[in-house]
Amino acid sequence: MNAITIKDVAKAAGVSSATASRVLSGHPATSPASRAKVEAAAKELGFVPNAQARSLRSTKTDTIALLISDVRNPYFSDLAHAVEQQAHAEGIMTFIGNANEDSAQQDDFLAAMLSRRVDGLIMVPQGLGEDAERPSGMLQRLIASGTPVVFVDRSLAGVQVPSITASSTEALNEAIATLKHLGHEKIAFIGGPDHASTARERHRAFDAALEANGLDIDESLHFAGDFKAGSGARGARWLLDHPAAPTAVVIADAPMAIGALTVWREAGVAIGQELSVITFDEVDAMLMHDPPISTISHDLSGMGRAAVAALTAVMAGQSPEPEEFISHFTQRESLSRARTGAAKMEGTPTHES
Amino acid sequence: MNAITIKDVAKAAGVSSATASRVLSGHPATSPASRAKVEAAAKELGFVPNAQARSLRSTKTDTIALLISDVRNPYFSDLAHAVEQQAHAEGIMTFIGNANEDSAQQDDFLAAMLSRRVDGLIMVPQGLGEDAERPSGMLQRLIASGTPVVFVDRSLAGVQVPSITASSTEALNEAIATLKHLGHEKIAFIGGPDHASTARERHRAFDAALEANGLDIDESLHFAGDFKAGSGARGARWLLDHPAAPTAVVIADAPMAIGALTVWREAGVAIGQELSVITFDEVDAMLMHDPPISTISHDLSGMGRAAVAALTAVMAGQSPEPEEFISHFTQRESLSRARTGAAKMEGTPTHES
DNA sequence: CGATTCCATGGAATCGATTACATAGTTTTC
DNA sequence: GAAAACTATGTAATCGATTCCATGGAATCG
Repeated sequence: MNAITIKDVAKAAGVSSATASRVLSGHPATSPASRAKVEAAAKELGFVPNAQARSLRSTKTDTIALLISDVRNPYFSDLAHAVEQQAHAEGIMTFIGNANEDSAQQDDFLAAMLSRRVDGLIMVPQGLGEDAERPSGMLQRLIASGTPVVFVDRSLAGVQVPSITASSTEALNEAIATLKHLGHEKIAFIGGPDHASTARERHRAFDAALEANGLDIDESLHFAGDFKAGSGARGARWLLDHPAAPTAVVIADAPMAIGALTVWREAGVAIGQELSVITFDEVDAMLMHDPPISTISHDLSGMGRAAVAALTAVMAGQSPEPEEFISHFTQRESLSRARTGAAKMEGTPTHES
Repeated sequence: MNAITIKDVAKAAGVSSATASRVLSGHPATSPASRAKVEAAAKELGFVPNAQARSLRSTKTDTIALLISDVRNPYFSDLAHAVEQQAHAEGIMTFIGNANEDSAQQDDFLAAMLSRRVDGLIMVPQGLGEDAERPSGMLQRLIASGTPVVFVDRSLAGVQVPSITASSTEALNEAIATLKHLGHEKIAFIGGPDHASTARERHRAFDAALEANGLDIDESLHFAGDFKAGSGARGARWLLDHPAAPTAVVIADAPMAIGALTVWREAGVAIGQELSVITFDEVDAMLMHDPPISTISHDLSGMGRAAVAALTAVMAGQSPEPEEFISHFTQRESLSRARTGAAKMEGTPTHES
């Protein structure tokens, strides 16, 4: 058992525990002589301060929590990595928690963090089931407790918390313009769950982009997934059976895209020829795919760093402005000219033009 | 500020803080009457116990740490997910740390955990650079401090710590037998970094499988990667330029496979025809690939659960046996009969046969 | 029925650090 | 050269829970 306390160090160095503490925590009022003695003794004994005792008294834990909605989604693990690296560089530990897209688990984690008195929290907020914009009770208590909080990726309209989000409006406009230019008019959308603000934002931006490009908004071309692979697969089947036979599709995240592309491969759909595909999230697998998939990508490292910066600002008593990152569209060979007439076009007249 | 302490609760309930503490931590010696009063008061005031103070006195944190070597590798994020779920089910919080395949970062994390007095640690151990089997100083201190430790996925030969590992011997035997049966004789191996015991185990098992199937072991067909996508891409180019023109390849993890397959797609290599591919780690992207890739998969959920079980056993003072999971080979269309002679065979005489 | 055991409870010590306050010694200032 | 201002240090209080110990009252026992 490592029972070495600061008193042991103080005794070994021949000073009081107060002096030892001052030396070890870098307090200026220490003489070079005692500094040397204490440091030598601490090293000699292999002293490791007890973080509990330290933060009980000082009310600082040098720890922040990061709550994401799915560790296994590469989007979030990239984000987690960026946040963790940046926090690490500032000497802050990161507690990573996983809500599993489930608000009960989110609350468990928040309760644990509140109890551990973390210095701050970065989270991808999850609305409550029916009422997507209402924060959970635990989140309200956490905010009420004065714990600095920053939202990243998603936001909750009713909650006054700085947020770092991504805007896909511009990228989707470009994407839809490109598709239109290639002759696509019936563009399907495989979206995410309504409780995620990201999903709503992408859906909204998709509709806006159609409109901006003079295309009809047709809700029957929208499939509601849940950001996980299984729903992408279901969306892929739904699209194959769709009476309107869309010629292009935009998918709202990478796991769903992987699920969908798997189904289309099995069904023998020629991606890029029969069906043009664009997906959110530029993960490596999209570049591995033959043909490579066009993507709308986010600057996740940037967002992670910005979140940490915003959080440290809040911790310092400031109120940072919300920050919005602009997503980026990259065209790849998964897009091609829409099949004109012929083939799959049965009984669906082109809408006046 | 949430300044509600147990004293406030005690006062509101009209009892002493000792009684309040007993009620709230489920101590048996409490009367129904005071139990009711304290619980009502705690709820009323929204009391959240201070975990620091609690564990300072009780020397329990109900927290374990999980140290993995790369959060962004789906293999490890799956493992993390399994560990976290299992621990959560047992009322234990999990601190997830990321060593980034870097032993300095590993030590930082271990120091932080030692200071926070976590109840236990599950880790994917990282040898020191040159001396792959020697534990870092921090790890030695952590073990010396009496903190229960369990290794998962990898192990360190010199360290007496229960470990949960995966054996790929059987799966590789089956894989190589399958390849041989299809006429492949020159099988390349894109392996991992030597400091990872998993990488060494897979390499060893690969050689053993060649031998068991009567094939020559040719170290010139072994490429040393680092488990990340970039090295897979380099391995892919190395293979294309290889004078022996291997007809099949086994890749030691999924990120390298994705990197490699991307290069081969760009180079127009027909996977499954010109080149048969088997990879470790059954991630979704491998099933999305056309043709789907044959994999050697691990029961990550099982390993995660076993790791938590082993750790709780150690925490309870027992010494659980090391456990080895058997990996599983799944053949898919990425394998086909080796091209006999012809095509790419320029000036590379078949090695005596 | 007196003695013993059991229970619920409160007072106070405790965990291991930090830090307010007091003090003695040293340096600066007018 | 005396007052003022630092400086380095030690003593003791403190953070918020848990837990040891003592106590008074109720239940059990012989």
